[in-house]
Amino acid sequence: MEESGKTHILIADDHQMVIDGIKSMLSDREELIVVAEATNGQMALDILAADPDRFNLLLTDISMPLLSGTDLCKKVKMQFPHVQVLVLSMYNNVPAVKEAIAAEADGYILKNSGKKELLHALHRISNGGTYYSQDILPIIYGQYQKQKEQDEELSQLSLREKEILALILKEFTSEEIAEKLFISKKTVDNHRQNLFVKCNCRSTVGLVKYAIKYGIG
Amino acid sequence: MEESGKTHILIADDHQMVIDGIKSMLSDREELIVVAEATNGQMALDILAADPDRFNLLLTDISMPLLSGTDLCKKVKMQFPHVQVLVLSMYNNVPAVKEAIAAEADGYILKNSGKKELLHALHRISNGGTYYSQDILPIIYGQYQKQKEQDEELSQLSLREKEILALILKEFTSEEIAEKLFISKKTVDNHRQNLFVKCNCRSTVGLVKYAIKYGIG
DNA sequence: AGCTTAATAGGTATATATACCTACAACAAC
DNA sequence: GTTGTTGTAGGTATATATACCTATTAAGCT
Repeated sequence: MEESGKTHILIADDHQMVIDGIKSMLSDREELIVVAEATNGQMALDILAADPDRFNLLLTDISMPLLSGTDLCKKVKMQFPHVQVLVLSMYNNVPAVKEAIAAEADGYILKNSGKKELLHALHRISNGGTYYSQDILPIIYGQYQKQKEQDEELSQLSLREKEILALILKEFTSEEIAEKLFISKKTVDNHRQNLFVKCNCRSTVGLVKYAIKYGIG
Repeated sequence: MEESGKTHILIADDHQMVIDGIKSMLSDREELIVVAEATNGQMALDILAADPDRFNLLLTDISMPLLSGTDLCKKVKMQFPHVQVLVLSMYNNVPAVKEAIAAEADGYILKNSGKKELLHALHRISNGGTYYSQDILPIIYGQYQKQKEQDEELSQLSLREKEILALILKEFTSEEIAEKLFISKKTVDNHRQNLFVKCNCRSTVGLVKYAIKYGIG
């Protein structure tokens, strides 16, 4: 960054075509220089570690082999805080966006954004700002709700109930579960009964479906 | 196609960035002319239908709103057989590739291919050839095996057994299932017993997990 | 202090599932 | 024609789950 006006970029994306596409798009922008590229997160980190001062912006995909984009982002922000990070994601799901935010990314845009938005994001971020695609906001909300509903569904179960449900899923009988937990079989049966009500079903079959649907097992 | 040597391309991809990237990559190739672009399958079809002779090659993504790439390919091959189709996919799963082949696509490459492979594929296809990315072959095989194993797993069950398993999954008791199928409860119980052996489990819990795992339900 | 919930446990039934057993008719395969 | 599978059905037990009920203890909340 000897020259203040120029942004030196490292691109990380496991799709070579995306890398080539971005390079082509930036080829006519003198202030945006693609210095290096990597096809996985670990490679990007190695390139950065070798000479951190060569870069001041990391443009990274999320889903990459060896080291994900968010994990890469975390490491970069910890080890090389002078490097700004723009996450470029194919997916508009909540966990991804939340993780990116948690990883202190400076921006997040979707791959269905055009060249214009990419340039806009790059300029804003290289000037120390942030840029989060407007597209993801409603999507975040929608997905967030969905995830939240799942969590809420599970959170209505007590710890013990979840524990017992997990053991039911492993094909243990009430008696076996009782032995494992050092409690009475009657207690296990009572928990089963309560689970029926909470899971809105009438037999163990329903419990198993519930457990699988909401991610126990 | 008044000029024999030139390829007139229609790009269809719901990710504007991919479109822009491809256009940039092809911008220095005089023989490869991007005539139009579409961000969904229906739009691509409309553009083609408006003036089919403007194009001789369709470069399309698979997953697109309104009309998928494979469905688009089928329609194009039926209505405008002079248009060659190159499918450009983000995903390397079997169903996608199989569908593309069934849709008579002339080529299939992954987005993690580079500029070089894209140009190679475009040239081969525009000369009347085909191009299937080498990358997908082992992937197809691997996924195909997986799918095959699932099918084989399920095919060990007789029709009646699958039928009963499906009803068990709906939380019906043996008695209720017997009523529905106009058979004896004992018969249903016998089927259950046989299912335990075939599904390698010891209770209905195992049957439910098996059914969900192998796609009944 | 009073209220709620979770977790515990027991009683008493009934319902349902599971484990073996035999048996037979239809059908396909060798 | 014999063999094997599927689908059917019954007998006889036992094991397990399910449906109600009450009740105590500990913990947390207002």
